[in-house]
Amino acid sequence: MGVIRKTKAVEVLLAAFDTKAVALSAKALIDQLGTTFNKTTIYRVLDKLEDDGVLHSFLGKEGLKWYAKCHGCTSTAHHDVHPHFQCLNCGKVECLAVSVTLPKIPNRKIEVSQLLIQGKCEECFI
Amino acid sequence: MGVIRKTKAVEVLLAAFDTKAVALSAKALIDQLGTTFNKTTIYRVLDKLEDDGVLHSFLGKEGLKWYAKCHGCTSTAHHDVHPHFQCLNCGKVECLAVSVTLPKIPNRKIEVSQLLIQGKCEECFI
DNA sequence: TTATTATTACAACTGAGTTGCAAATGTAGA
DNA sequence: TCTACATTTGCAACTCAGTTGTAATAATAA
Repeated sequence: MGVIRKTKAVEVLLAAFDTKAVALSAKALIDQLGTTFNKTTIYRVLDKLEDDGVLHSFLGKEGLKWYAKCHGCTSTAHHDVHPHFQCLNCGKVECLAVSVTLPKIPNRKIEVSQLLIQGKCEECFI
Repeated sequence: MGVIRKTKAVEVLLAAFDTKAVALSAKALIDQLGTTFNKTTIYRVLDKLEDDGVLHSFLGKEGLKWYAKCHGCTSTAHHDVHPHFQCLNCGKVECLAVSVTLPKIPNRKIEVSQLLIQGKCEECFI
């Protein structure tokens, strides 16, 4: 693991999440920054930022991996049932600041859960 | 599209879902039946069965595509908020016969939603 | 049985994500 | 500021689930 270093790649990637303020897919980041940084680097930095609890990840439609800034998650406890909304029209993904009540499931130990809601976002709704 | 034909592949695949009674990943089916049928065939039959509303699909962890028999879904209306449980220990996936109350989201049109719950299943819980 | 149409196998491909390794870079300590 | 060393990066080659084109084969209607 080791300490996280303030490199160009880390800086630029974190900035992307700040300015965009939404979730971003690894692929989108590579499309956008692939000429500046190698795609391997981008994957590895995202991985590390997730390990450190700075970002969290989830799978969007088509199995693409998405990342978003964590708000109130720590690297150890990351059990939040935190829904994501993906627009089927423009593809944008947002984190929803709502909590979800999970169904009761007997005899099973729930560790993580992912709720992905798909539909039309505010802009594409019109 | 056309009518669905009762071929060997369709027969065997449907039988797998009946006997196993759980969700199966495309990959698992190919591992298991790949010597009997070409993987392309398996993907295409699963696709068609989904189109016809016989199976429904969703993404498990690692982005693998899983299929399960539909109960009370039609090919047109497939809007069920139908949670899936995946065991992080043995990898098994089950459909949960529970309904989930979605959070209220203003100004957005919800079309589909997928809730994937991960943890330890009844057998691995012990 | 035949004509028609869907289905299958095969091989080659796609594309997101991974791996190994040598070169480059950041950081702590002198 | 300089040095030593561990971390990070780029590159190229790879993995692997899933897709595509096409010719051959099999299921159905007539």
